[in-house]
Amino acid sequence: MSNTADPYDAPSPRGTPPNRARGAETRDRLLDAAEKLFGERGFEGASMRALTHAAGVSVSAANYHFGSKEALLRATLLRHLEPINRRRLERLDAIEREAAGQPLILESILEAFLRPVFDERAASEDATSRFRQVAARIYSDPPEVVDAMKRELFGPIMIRFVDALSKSLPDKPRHEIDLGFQLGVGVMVHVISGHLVSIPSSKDTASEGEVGALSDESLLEQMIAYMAAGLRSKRTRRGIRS
Amino acid sequence: MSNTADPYDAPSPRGTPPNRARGAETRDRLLDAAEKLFGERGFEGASMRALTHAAGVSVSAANYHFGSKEALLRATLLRHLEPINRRRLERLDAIEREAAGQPLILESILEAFLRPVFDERAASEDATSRFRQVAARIYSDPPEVVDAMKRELFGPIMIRFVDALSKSLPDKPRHEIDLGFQLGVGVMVHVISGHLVSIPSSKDTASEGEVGALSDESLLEQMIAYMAAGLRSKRTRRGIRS
DNA sequence: GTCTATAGTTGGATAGAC
DNA sequence: GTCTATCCAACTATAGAC
Repeated sequence: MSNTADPYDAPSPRGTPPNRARGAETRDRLLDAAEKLFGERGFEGASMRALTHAAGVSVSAANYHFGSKEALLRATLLRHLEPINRRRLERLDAIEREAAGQPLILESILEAFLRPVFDERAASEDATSRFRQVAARIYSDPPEVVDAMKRELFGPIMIRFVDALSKSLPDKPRHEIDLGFQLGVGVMVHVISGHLVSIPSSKDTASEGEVGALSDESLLEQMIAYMAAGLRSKRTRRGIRS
Repeated sequence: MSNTADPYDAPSPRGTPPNRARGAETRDRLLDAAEKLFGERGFEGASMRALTHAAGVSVSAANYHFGSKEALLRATLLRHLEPINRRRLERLDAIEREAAGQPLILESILEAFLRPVFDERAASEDATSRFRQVAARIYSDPPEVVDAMKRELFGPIMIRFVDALSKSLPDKPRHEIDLGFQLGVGVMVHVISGHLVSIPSSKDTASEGEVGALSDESLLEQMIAYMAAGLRSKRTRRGIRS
């Protein structure tokens, strides 16, 4: 009796009366909520109850539309990753066409890889980087759930981009390009996961130009420069040994 | 009735009879199991039941020794991160002492930051990189659990290393060093999380020198070269705009 | 297509015997 | 200090009324 009031933890974002989901809008409301909560707390951390409560939808409705929690995550990830990857390939195709046989500039390949991630905007919400966080979850959510997707979505992309990088840096052995590309993926994942923080200086406390307050465009520029330099680097081979 | 036999999913690693934990060894057995399972499946993904079953210990014993699941994760992370960070600072102190006022070589600062992570070996187990994975979990497990630790453990380290990098690259504005350092952390996290894969080539299928089969030492060398080049890079400021 | 109600597990944590 | 037994809240998923 007196069944629990449900405070879960995602307070329904707008003053949603208990029932509201209308028609096929339910799917989108659920995907929006899933994007937010999966992004913030991961697959296991976000319960169907919290998800559906945040969307103002019943658990059963969710299972009707998606079939399972796993399928919901999959749909959430695909909604963003699929168009991002499509645009990555479009961009790469375009610059290869423009180059007309000339070797590509490293930076423009990297931009083709990165910019679509930063251009992608959530369809509905204002919060800036929800979709980036959930996209990054493919690197921290349970392998059983995301591994197949990772191969399916990133396999072709990786081969395509590593091939392009390889042409751009013909002197570098393939396996070093492989590694360099993947270290760049690490850079990207870290950024879109929201792990950038401001580091206080030990001497001077006027922390102007903080990392936190960095425009997307400026961040993108610096990531590209960083990754390009990393890819071009030759290992020093000495002076490293401790 | 006929209560379920318990197949959880972490089959007890050795032929452990139901009860075996003796004395204070229990703590270590638990920490070893937690290291493995938290590393593989994250905080929410690894249940106390699976954890304790893998350790051949009762759930109550675990709660007696650690008090809660959260405290167990904390202890697991601290066991590795604390000595790693200690050795990072020792190394940095040492090279600063040797340099005696001379500007430090960028690569040696980065090595001081990275090498302790790769040197750290699990106390008991043979599997190579268990402890690295669990250490990386501080970047994917729930913020409520790990955020305080992150600040406590990495705050001082970051300040110390960014200061050193800043001295090594006196022309670079502080906030670019901040960012460059953190992009390097992203590289490191990605590597120790075990996300490196081999990328098949589109043309030539003889995938020799694969990324997967890379010695720690060679990987470390290439990471240092990559991060150093990234830190030294200047943003190109043009030719980037699409 | 959406709801209420509930089935059927599994979760973390504890009480109390030994 | 470690066990058995158990509590109860939370979970995913489904059945069946509307």
